[in-house]
Amino acid sequence: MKNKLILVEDDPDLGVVLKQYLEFSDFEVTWFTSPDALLNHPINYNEYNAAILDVMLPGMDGFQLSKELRKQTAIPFLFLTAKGQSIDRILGLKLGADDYITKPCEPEELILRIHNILKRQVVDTNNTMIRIGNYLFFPSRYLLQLEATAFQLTEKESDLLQLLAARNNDVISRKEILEQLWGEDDYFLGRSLDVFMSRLRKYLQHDNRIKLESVRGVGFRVVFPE
Amino acid sequence: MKNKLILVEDDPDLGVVLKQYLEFSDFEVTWFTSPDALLNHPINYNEYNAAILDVMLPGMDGFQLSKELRKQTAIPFLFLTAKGQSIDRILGLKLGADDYITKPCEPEELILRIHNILKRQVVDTNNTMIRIGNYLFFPSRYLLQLEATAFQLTEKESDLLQLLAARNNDVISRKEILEQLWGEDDYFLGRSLDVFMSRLRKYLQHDNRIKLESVRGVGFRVVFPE
DNA sequence: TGACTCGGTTAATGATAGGTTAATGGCAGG
DNA sequence: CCTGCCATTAACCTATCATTAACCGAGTCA
Repeated sequence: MKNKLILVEDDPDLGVVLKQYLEFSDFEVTWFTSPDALLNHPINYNEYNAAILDVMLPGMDGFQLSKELRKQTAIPFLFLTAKGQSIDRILGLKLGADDYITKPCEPEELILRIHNILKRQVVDTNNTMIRIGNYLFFPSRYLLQLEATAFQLTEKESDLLQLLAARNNDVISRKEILEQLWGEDDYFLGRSLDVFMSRLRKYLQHDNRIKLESVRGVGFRVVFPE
Repeated sequence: MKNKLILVEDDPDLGVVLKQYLEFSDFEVTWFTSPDALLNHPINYNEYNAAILDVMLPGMDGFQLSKELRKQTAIPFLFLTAKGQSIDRILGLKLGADDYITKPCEPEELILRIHNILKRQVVDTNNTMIRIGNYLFFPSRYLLQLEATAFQLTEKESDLLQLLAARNNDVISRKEILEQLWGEDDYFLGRSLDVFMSRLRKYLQHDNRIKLESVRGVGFRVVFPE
């Protein structure tokens, strides 16, 4: 399947060239000419693999735009900066898999960078972000965020939540959870798991669409809204 | 004091010529004939002012080498490329003060370039000042200032503070800090990092908005006011 | 309805990651 | 061969976390 890219570039000439070149290199490109065009367009970001953002854009610069997008997706960004533009702000960004490139740039270089960040994304489980209702969950940081407030989870809490999130809309057995998080002893393990479920429920109580129901004798039913 | 340079060049003839010419031009030169020779040699990179790296080298090319070195030092690099070699990769590098030159090159040209990157570096570092609450921080001078009083930081203290400052309002993992400041060996490093965090907290205790909280099992949460 | 089991919750406990201070040892400069 | 500086280590202390204990309510079957 082709990799899909978002391109935000206001210069029509450069936009055309980039789009054509990227498509020639077997990417599927959706091109927006302004931040607003992108933000006002209903789009499922998670279909895309990366976004290329020009730093100089009308209305809102590429960094602000990236912050907006970060609220909705964990895809990596590649910034286009003019030569001589300060890269301080980029270096200061919380760059996960992100990168930047100065323009004018060699097309080969651009393609190389894109392949790099795509590759990193697959390998790097760090910096991934999971949406759980109104919450954002960063497993590698043990961080669960609800708008302005952040909950610092412990390691086990985080591991458990990650496991549950992967089994959304499904019933997961106690046995499976115990195997995944506590090793495969089928040895009975106190009330530990229940204590952790209790804590997760407490964290997640602010979005009532989220449910961690128990299924007697089996395990738990996980219901997270999309 | 003489400026000190690292030279990595595998061609013995060219190496001799460059070294002599640079020394004639009042630089102090340490010459290595391969990337491994440099990497295996215990060396304090920060004593040096710049490194000249041939792009074509045995084992590892100059770009890979520069990435390795970047983990340990902020000195600028000057790349030697043969005429016709692609310069795309250089232009895309995240290198602020860096430059490249094609060989065969005029010695004057080389000296000129080196003086240029040294000058740039001085200007850059002189101008860099980071506000951290009521403090002013001059990374290049290892100087942390609070109104009338000044703290002379050590190099490692300064590097750590700089790294933390770049990650304001974020959680940074122990692993990442260790990789950035101690090289990416995953070898276990006593309580060193904690000792440095402790010292930074002590320096910064006079502005209670500044927080360096630990996040158990992960690393630290950095909260500096704007 | 009563006895039993399963799961929820809170508080207590022991283990361990992290904080802090002082000691150590390497190294540069004299 | 000193001396001073600095990163690292040692040793001790504190705070946090996973686990356990204890108690409760709710479901199940006779």
